[in-house]
Amino acid sequence: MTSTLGFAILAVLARGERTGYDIAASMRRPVSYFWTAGHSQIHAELQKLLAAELVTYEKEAGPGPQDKKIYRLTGDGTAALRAWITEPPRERPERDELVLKTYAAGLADPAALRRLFADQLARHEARLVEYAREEEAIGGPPAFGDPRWGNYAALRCGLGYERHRAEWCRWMLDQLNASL
Amino acid sequence: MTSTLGFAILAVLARGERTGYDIAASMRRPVSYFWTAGHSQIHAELQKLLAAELVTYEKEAGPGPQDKKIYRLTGDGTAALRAWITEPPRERPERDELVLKTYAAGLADPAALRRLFADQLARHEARLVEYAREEEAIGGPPAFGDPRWGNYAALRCGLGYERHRAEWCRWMLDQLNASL
DNA sequence: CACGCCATGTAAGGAGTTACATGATTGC
DNA sequence: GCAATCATGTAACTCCTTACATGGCGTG
Repeated sequence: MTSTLGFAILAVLARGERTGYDIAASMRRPVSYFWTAGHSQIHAELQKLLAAELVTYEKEAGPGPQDKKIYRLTGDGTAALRAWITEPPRERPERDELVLKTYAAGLADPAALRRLFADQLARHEARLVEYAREEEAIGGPPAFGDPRWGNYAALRCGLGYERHRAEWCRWMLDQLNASL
Repeated sequence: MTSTLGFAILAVLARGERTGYDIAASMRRPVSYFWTAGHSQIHAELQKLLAAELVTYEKEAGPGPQDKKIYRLTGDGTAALRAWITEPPRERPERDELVLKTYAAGLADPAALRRLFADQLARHEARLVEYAREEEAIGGPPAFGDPRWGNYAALRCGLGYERHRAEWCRWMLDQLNASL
C-alpha cells in the first residue's frame, strides 16, 4: 500500500541515513528532476513508512523546538524497495499544458505564440547546458554497482528529454515563421 | 481562476459543441495524449465553467434518466481561452516513476531490470508505429489556420517524445547487457 | 536586526481517481 | 441474456500544494 512517494523516500534513504529535511532538500528541483515533494508531504509520508516498519529513526538534539530525527531503512524497507524497482511502473496519464496550448494554438496571435515558444526553447537550452555540465562532472557512466550509476542513468534520460523538447520548440518556431 | 482542466475543456469545445460524454471520450487515451480526465471530473468542471459563464448548454432528450446537455463556448469563453493560450504554462514538477526506479536500480536484479526495460521499449515502439500511422493519415503539416494544425503539432511532440524514450530504453538495455 | 539555513510539524483546500447509481438502445 | 455505447451525476478517497507555526544559529 506504499505510495510512489513512499518509495521515492526509501530510494533516497537507500543512499544513506537522512533527516526529513535532508530528504526534502534532495527532492527539490533542479537537483533531482524525476520526483519532487514538499517537506510537509515528506514528514507525513515518513510517519506512514514508520508505521509500516519500513524505516526507523534515532533522535538527536535539533536546532529547533523539536528533536531532530535521523531516518534509516529497515530490512523490510530495503526488501520492499528492491521488489518495487522491477515491478512495471503504473502509467500516469500524460498532462502537458504546453501541448494543450498547442492543440488550441490556431485561435491565438502568432507573434505571441512565437514569444511563448522562444521562451520555452531558451529554458530547455539552459537546462541542457546545466545537465551537460553535470554529465561532464561524473565523466561517463560509472560501474553498475556504483550508486552514482543511478544518477547518471537518470541524467541521461533528462538530457534526452530536454533535447527532444528543444527540437520540438524549434520545429514550432519554424512553422510559425513560415505561416507569416 | 479557471483550472487547466477547465481550459482543456474549452479547447475541446472550441472545435465544436459537445456533450460532457463527448468531451470525456476525446480526452481519453490514446486519442489525445496531452491531457486526460475522467467523466466525473469533467461534469464537475463543466458546472464551474457554467457558473463563470464561459460555456452554455442546450437540453435535449437523452438516452438515460437525465436530459442530454450540449455545451458550447460563450464569447467570454472564447476570449478566456485565447488569452490563456499565449500565457506561459505553469511548470508542473516532473514525476517519473520509471526514472525513479532507475535511480535506485543498483539494488535490483539485473535480469529483472532487463525485462522491465525491454517491456517499456516495446510499448514505446508500438506507440511510435501508431503515431506514425496517424501522421501519415494527416499527410504533412496542415495550414496554420486549419484546426488540424493543432492536432498535427501535438502529434509531432508525441512522436519526438516516444523516440527519445525508446532511445533511452535501448541505452539502458545496452548498459545492463554490458554489466553481465 | 533581518534574512537564510536547519528542523519539525499541522491545517485547509484543490486536483485527480475510483466506485456507486440510473437507464435506454444496439449488437453478439 | 450480456456487454458495450450513450449519457448524466454523487461520494469517498488519495495525492499534492500552500500557508501557518515554532525557534536556534550564523552571516551580512
